[in-house]
Amino acid sequence: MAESRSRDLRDQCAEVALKLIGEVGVEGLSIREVARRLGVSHQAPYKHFASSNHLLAEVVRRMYADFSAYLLSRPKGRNEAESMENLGIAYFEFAMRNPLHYRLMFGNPLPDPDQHPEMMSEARAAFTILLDSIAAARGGKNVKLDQLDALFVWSSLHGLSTILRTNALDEIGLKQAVLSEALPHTLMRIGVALGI
Amino acid sequence: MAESRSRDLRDQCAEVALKLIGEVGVEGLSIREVARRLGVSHQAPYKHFASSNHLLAEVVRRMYADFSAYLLSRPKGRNEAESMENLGIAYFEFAMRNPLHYRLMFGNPLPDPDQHPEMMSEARAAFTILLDSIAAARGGKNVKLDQLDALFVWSSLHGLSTILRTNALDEIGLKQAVLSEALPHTLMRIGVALGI
DNA sequence: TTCATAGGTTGACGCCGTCAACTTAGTCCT
DNA sequence: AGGACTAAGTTGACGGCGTCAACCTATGAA
Repeated sequence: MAESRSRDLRDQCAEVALKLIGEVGVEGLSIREVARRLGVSHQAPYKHFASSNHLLAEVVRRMYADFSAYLLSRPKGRNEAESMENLGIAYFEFAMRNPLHYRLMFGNPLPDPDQHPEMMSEARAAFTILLDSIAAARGGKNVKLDQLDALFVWSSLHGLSTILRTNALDEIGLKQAVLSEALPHTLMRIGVALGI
Repeated sequence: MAESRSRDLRDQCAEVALKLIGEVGVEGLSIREVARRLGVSHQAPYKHFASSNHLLAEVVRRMYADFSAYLLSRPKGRNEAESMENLGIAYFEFAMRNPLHYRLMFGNPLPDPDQHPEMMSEARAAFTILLDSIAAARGGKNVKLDQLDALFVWSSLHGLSTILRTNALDEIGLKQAVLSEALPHTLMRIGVALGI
């Protein structure tokens, strides 16, 4: 009972923290406000998280887990090449549909990775999905080349997602038509580059 | 005299703020600490910056200006293709040599762009350098295609820089050899993709 | 000479994170 | 059954932060 109640509070903290971040941004996350919204004292969350950064790390860890799940749930495709393409689409979709989640994972001021190993192991799992898919598409004969290309693909997708998300490009003067074609164009270029 | 003294304080604030961010991270930036280090009262900076976010925006604006200057100062190359390659190298060099500057520009919790137009206009200038270079490399016949490819190139470079900078990859288990080859490999892939 | 104003000062307010000390309820030996 | 231990939650305090308000002072224009 105590076990379940406490687990409840831990979960609820992470949940409310995410909602709060959505409202006021990462820098507005306040452990006291989380406690307030849950109707508990300002110290209660400290029984479950050593510091406010640990709370943030837990939120981020969950985002990585969601991300991995989304990538894995993509349509399979009839062959490895199609599966790769679907992966690219899924990656981008996730970033566009869940900008907050994506920003939390790859936005910068993350809790120091060294101090939050559980967060990092979830991140590693996400990258592994991408790496495996590339290796599969090419028979996995040249591990190093696969890794380099996985990095290349990830870079391109990540960069595009980040850039489009910021709205910086509206300001820069690119037309909407350009922006909406950016993903298929990038996927096409990646295909050309990798000879798939 | 008053003019020059005040301009001094404004400049000094931005300078000290950058150094402070380097020490304690963006989230540790404190207007009071800046004032303390400059030996002025905690309110003095407010005569030059409306809020601490405005101070941050000024710091970021300067980073964009430095970035543009670095890109423009790259070796010219004997032809447009070489000039493009040098641009890619310069982009990446800047990101690796000045991780703090780079993180400030593209790390997430930036001051709201709408409220800091001077910051954004400096950012626009940096993207224009890249766009112009791509257009030049291809004679500028197809504007939309040039824009799409500029976006593709920028995405790839930006993504790679961001990913490598986080050290996430060490944790993920990639060998050092892979990481050191990542840039040339990515530039090569971009070349293949664009048929340059 | 007057006087508005830019730049700088002190003081106060209400947030925040976090340490410390206390309460309470449940668990586990004996 | 009873007592010790512990996990989970509470209240209270401290110092740091951003920022509003009020005050001071020199300078340059009228």
